[in-house]
Formats: sequence, C-alpha cells, structure tokens
Amino acid sequence: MPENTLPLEPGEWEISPEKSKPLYQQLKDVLAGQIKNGILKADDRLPSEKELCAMYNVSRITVRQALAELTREGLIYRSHGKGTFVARPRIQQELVRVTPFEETLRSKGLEPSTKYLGASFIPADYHLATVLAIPISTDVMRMELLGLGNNEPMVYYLSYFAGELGQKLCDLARELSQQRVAFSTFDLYEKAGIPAPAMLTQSFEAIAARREQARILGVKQGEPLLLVTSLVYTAEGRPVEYKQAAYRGDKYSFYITRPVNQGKRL
Amino acid sequence: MPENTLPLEPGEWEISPEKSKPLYQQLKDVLAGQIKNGILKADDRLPSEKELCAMYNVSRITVRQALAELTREGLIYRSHGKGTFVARPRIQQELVRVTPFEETLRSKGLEPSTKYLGASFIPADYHLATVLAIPISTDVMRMELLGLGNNEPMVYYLSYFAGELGQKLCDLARELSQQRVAFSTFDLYEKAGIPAPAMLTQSFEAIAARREQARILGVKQGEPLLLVTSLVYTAEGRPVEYKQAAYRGDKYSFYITRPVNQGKRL
DNA sequence: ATGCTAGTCTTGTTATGACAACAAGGCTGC
DNA sequence: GCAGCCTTGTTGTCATAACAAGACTAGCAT
Repeated sequence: MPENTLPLEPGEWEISPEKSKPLYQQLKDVLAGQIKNGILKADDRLPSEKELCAMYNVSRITVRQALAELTREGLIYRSHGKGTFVARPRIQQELVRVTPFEETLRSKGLEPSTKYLGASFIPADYHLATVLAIPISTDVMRMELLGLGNNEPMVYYLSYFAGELGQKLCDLARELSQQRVAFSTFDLYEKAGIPAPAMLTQSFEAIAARREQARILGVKQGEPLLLVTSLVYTAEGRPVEYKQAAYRGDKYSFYITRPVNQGKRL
Repeated sequence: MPENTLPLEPGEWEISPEKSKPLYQQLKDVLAGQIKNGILKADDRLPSEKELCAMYNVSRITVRQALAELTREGLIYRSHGKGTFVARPRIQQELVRVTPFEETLRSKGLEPSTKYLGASFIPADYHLATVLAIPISTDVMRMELLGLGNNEPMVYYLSYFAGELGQKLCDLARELSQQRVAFSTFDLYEKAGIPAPAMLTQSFEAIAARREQARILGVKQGEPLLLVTSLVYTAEGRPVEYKQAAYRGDKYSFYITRPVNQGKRL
C-alpha cells in the first residue's frame, strides 16, 4: 500500500568503496542530485533507511550519516515513525547562506570587479587590539578595497588583519585587482593557502554617509549606507580579520538564509 | 607524555540511562557545562573518544554523537590524528545566533515593549502571493507592530501571515500588547501552539525614511533606516510569514553569528 | 646530522545487531 | 459504532567491532 515510495532505480548511480570518497558522501551526493534534478520532488517520501541500505548495499550507519547531513543542510526533513521527506525547494541551498557580492551583482546583470585602494601597517589601537585579541600597538595590516558593479562604486571595504598574514593577502589583492576580477577577502585566504576561516560575527547598521565615505562611493552626504561590521574567526576561534563594509543603500541589499534559533536565551 | 589531557573526574556528573534523556545528550550537556564553567578552557584538549567511553561507560557511537553536535555548535573543534579541543570562548553560543530585539535593548539598559498597532485581512497581491506560495487574492492577515525601548519607537514591524493562523496570532498579539510585555512574532507561534518555524531568509537594506515611516518612528524624513525583510518557513519548507521590519538607524544594529559558507557556488 | 621507517596515538569510516519510541491502520471486544 | 489493543513499519538510540588515515615520536640506517 505505501506506494508513494518511488523506487529511484540504482544502477546508474552505483556507489562503490573504490571511489576514495566516503560512502556516506557518495550517497548524500546521489540523493542531493536527485532532489535538485527533480527526480525527487517536494514532500515526496524517500525510501526508508532499510530500503536505502538494500538498494545501495551499505549499512544503516552510512545511510543515517548521509541523511543527517542532508537534514542539516535543509534538503530533507525527517519525522519519527513516519519517514523521510523532501523539503520544499526554495531553501535547498546550504543551511546558512549569505549571497556573496559577485553573485548578487551578477544576478542583477551587473559586472562585478574589485579595486585595490591601498594598504599599510598601523599599530593597533585599543579597539582593534581588543577585537583581534592581540596586544595594543602590535602592527596590523589595514587594507582598503572598493567593490564595483559595471564600474560604479557599490561598497567600500576596510579590513584589518592580525599577524603576519596581512602582507601576503595584501600582495595578492593588488595582483588580483590588476586582473580586473572580482574577489572578496575570503578568496584571498584560499589563494594564499591560509586555513579557511570557519566562523564570523556580523552587525548590520544603517548609517548616514559621512563626507569621506560619500566621496568614495559617489553619493551625497547623508545618504543611507548599509554598514556591515564583520569579525572573522578560524576554526579554533582565533580572530583573524576585522572588516567594515559600507554598501550604498540604494544599490545593494544583503541576503541571508538561516535556521531559526529557537528562543534559546543565554 | 600527553598529560595536557585533564582528567575531569566523573562521579559528580554521572550519566545514567534512567534519566530518560538520551545518553549522548547527557554527555553533551556535561561537556558543554564544563566548557562554559571554565573547567575546560580554550584550546584545552578533551579526553580522547576512547577515554570518554571508559570514563562515562558508554559506547563510542554515543561519544561521537555528542562530540559531533558540540562541533556543530562551535564549542569544540576536532583535528584528525591529534584530538579534540575547546574552541575560543567568544563564539560559543549557538552556531547561528541572531540577538533578538529584547535582548539587544536590555543589553543597552533600555526597557523593551511591543505595541499592537492594528491588523486586517487583505487579499494577496502578486508579490505577496508569490512569496507566500498561495493563490492570488487569497486573504492574508496584515499586522502592524511597534517595538519600543524606554517607550521610544525603535522598530516598525509589518507582517503578513498565510492561512488561517493569522487570526489566532493577531488576537494573541493584541492581548500581549495590553500586558505591556515585549514579544516577537516567534513568541506568538509558540504561545499559539503552532509548529515552530525552522528556517528563514532575510535581506538587509539601508533606506531613507519615507514620510509615513518617519512619522511612526519619530524621525525626520530621509533619515537612514535599516530595513530587514524576512520570509519564515516551517521545517517542511512551507512559507508562513512575510515580514518587513524598519529599524531606526541611529538606535539599532542587527547582530549575527554564523559559520562561513565556503565559496560553494551553486 | 639527516632522513626514513615502524609503532602508536588520534579521529574518520563502515558493518552488524538490538531495542525503544512513535505513527498508523486494522482488528477485536464491548 | 467505537474505544482500545495489536501488528507492522518507520526513525531514534546505543553497543561492539574492525580497519583506514592523519599526526607524532622514537629509533634505526644512511
């Protein structure tokens, strides 16, 4: 009777231990692919864990690990005693996703690019030293970037890097800028071979453009700007970058997808 | 030689199967407690999985499930071949956390409250119908709220609810407002016994206050406002609420903690 | 001294098996 | 007819076991 369980024939998507990738990863990719391709549609019921075990000839632990990750990523939802179902397609992407600068612009048909404005070493003042967890007066790299869409200024970045990585990132930024490609500071980490940042805190404020900001962004003084202040951490929880980004209010909006944090007050 | 492994004597935190709560939950709570209380400090090494198994007399699966969740929540980080370590304390909280309205105000020493401005049923226009995934002209509940700090307007909420839950939430809001307590629409869900929302998408923009908004918030026209547009989903991915919140730029900033999404472009 | 290797620690992956808890439909006894 | 039980199917929890793979060290060979 429970024939809403579609068979999703294997064979094509045979998963095998020789592929070097973990089995649960392969299974996860297969299922994610079927969901993204519409073979499995919203609210469809997936095969039960036992069926998946048989179909792909893996153990239940493997199946559960794959399903757990898909659940965490919001592609499926599970219901104790009933089964596993495909979530509505709208929020498939990663569980937490912030649309990056380039993508936002491209989606609006604008050509993104990034301009290197300059960089220098400065001694950390009290505030910088506190947020970056370093001693006062330590040298930090201060870097200014300008993000453009169709060569029109969109956002002004002001970044501070702790430690010796500032120089490396700064050189890279200058280089990439000359190639007229768009990049963010996260791209720099990757290219510099630095362990990727894992966590960040951000605050969003609406401010009125001050004279200097207005000049750089090409707007009138007092125009609304979206000021995003970020603090970037490594996986170990060490702060590595403090960044302020001032977006033109009339041109840009910040977009984010995230799970609701149930009123877990501290 | 590896004596940085502190013993964290059990006995006090004996975990037992009779407690009804799952073992991995109990273990997770114990470890989280030790981290929060400073018994385990930043970058301390936790006992290995095998040691934890022996100490608490549970299987490795249980230990791994506890550690996996703690990792996901950002309290610890793991390194293949080396061990498990306590993350820096700054970002302990939930992995993704948005500081809620009341908390933000209280931290600034302001007394939060929420005022019910009104509500009515209106037929959904094209935009509303699209985002809420309902047919055009379906009735939706439109509710206006005002968030105040020390009785000064801070934020203007405009919410739209799909389906029949609008009336319930609206009645609740009117009631709570008379009790002069602060609440958010999420509190309403809980109190109304509606399955809690699981996911939301938000966009942040800086806008200039229009006349009506300026009047309600008590600011001059053209002043910068932080406009946060949210779309709230259930676990199944069904949209249930569309909300616009306009915050006074000079009084409020939005704060968020989240993992970095590695350039996983779609 | 340098470099390689073997051994031993760690976490990561996977299998097998069992029972608990929840959901839903069908059956039985009233 | 209907309440309550029982069976079946599902996901959730937990135990035991084995091997893989990264990290580190001590010791051996060059």
